Amino acid sequence: MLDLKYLRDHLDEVERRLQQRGGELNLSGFRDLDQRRRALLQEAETLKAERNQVSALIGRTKDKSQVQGEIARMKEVSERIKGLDAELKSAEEALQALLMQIPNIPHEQVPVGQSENDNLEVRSWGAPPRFSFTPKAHWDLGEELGIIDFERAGKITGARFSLMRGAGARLERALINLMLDLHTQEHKYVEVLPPFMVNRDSMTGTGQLPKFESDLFHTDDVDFFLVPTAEVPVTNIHRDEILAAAQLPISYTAYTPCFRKEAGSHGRDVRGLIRQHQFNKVELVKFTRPEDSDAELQSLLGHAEKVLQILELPYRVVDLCSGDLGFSAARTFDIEVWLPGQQAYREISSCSNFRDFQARRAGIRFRREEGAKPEFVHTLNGSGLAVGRTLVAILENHQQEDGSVVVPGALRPYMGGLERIGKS
RNA sequence: GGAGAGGUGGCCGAGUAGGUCGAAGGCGCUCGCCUGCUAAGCGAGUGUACGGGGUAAACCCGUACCGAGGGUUCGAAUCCCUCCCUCUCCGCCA
Repeated sequence: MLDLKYLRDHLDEVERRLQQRGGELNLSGFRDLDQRRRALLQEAETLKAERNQVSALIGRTKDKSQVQGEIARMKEVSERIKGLDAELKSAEEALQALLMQIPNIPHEQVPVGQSENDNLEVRSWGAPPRFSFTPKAHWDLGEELGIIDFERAGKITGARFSLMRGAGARLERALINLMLDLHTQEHKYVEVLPPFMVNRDSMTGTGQLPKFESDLFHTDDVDFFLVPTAEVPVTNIHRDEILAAAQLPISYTAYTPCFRKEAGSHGRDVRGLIRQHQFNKVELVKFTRPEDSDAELQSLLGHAEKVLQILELPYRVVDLCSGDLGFSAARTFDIEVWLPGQQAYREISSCSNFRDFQARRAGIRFRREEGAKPEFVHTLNGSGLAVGRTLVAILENHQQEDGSVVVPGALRPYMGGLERIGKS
């Protein structure tokens, strides 16, 4: 959510910068709505001030017969207040609804562009492996090795689910542990294990609601949502809190499964583990002072990259252009891992600085010092990493001609010393 | 799922025959004083949001907030309704 006062004073500038995102943008109603709200508010508050004064007078008067006229008059005033409050409420709701639909303003350094084709490659690491044979896609490798079973997952649940078995299941678990250990031990994040279902306020706080409800799984009998990313429960840890400056930056890492409807992606990535309704992810979340968030985004990005380096997986880092930015993000770097089966780089992590956009929605503030006015923190997060896609990358990049897969050295301690996954 | 108790300011905790309560008192914290040091003591201060004014920083005025949302009333932390959460006991269960 944008700052109401900032929007009021810089409407043209905001409009211009939001247009860089592309898509439809309609701020035309803002000016009127805002003025209407303030006019109603002033009128109602003036009447309330009067009512408070007169009511106090009535309270002090022993003989109520002396103030019958005042009581009658206040009865009318109260009626008018009631009407004004109702109008005010609807104006505020309309204004709020409008504000909630406005995406974040892109960071000054974001490259201007229309689509993912305009994203900027920042750097790459490692070289795509050269095979003396035709590399297989992970769905073939996985099924031949007996470690991924899509067919039975379809029977148990449906499309876009998977069943991991044996070394596959172990590999998934090993990756989660390796990532959590790295981030907690080397990068000093605090591990948290949050609820996998959240309420409406939490979803609104991080920006999934109200605009993107159709992407979320929702429970029937109670108003809960399955988390689409750990970003939601973890960022909401400090919702409606005022933190002390000395606490910042706060760095959390969390493993959660993620649940997404993937509505509108029919026909894309229909095979394999790339796009599932349920997948595992280790997330990195930071709360920082405003002036530190740019640097913290770089360090967070580095922490996510480190996982791929340890696993010997080639990747590149991409600076998302204005047109490809997510709703809440001011700036995003994607990490794309090389997938030999697709002969393409595919997103495996998305690291974003939300600045105060989520903090304002979620009421996450801090005080620079005792007695200072509360300010909004900046929030950041990134995948460190998407576990399923990491598993895909390992299978495809480390596959051998005989169909086996070499386990990267760093992962072997987590695999009970297993060096190679072969047919069992 | 059944029965009961309760949700007040950073914390503890008063406050129900509705009125002068943003809310006693204590703790904590900040500033000042005092005392070789420390502790104790003394004095003052100590919420947030929105709106208006302003040398737009300070500050001043107003409104709202005593779990959330409605209602009754000239007036509600106090009365009524709905919901949420916490605790205790029973049941059930990993």
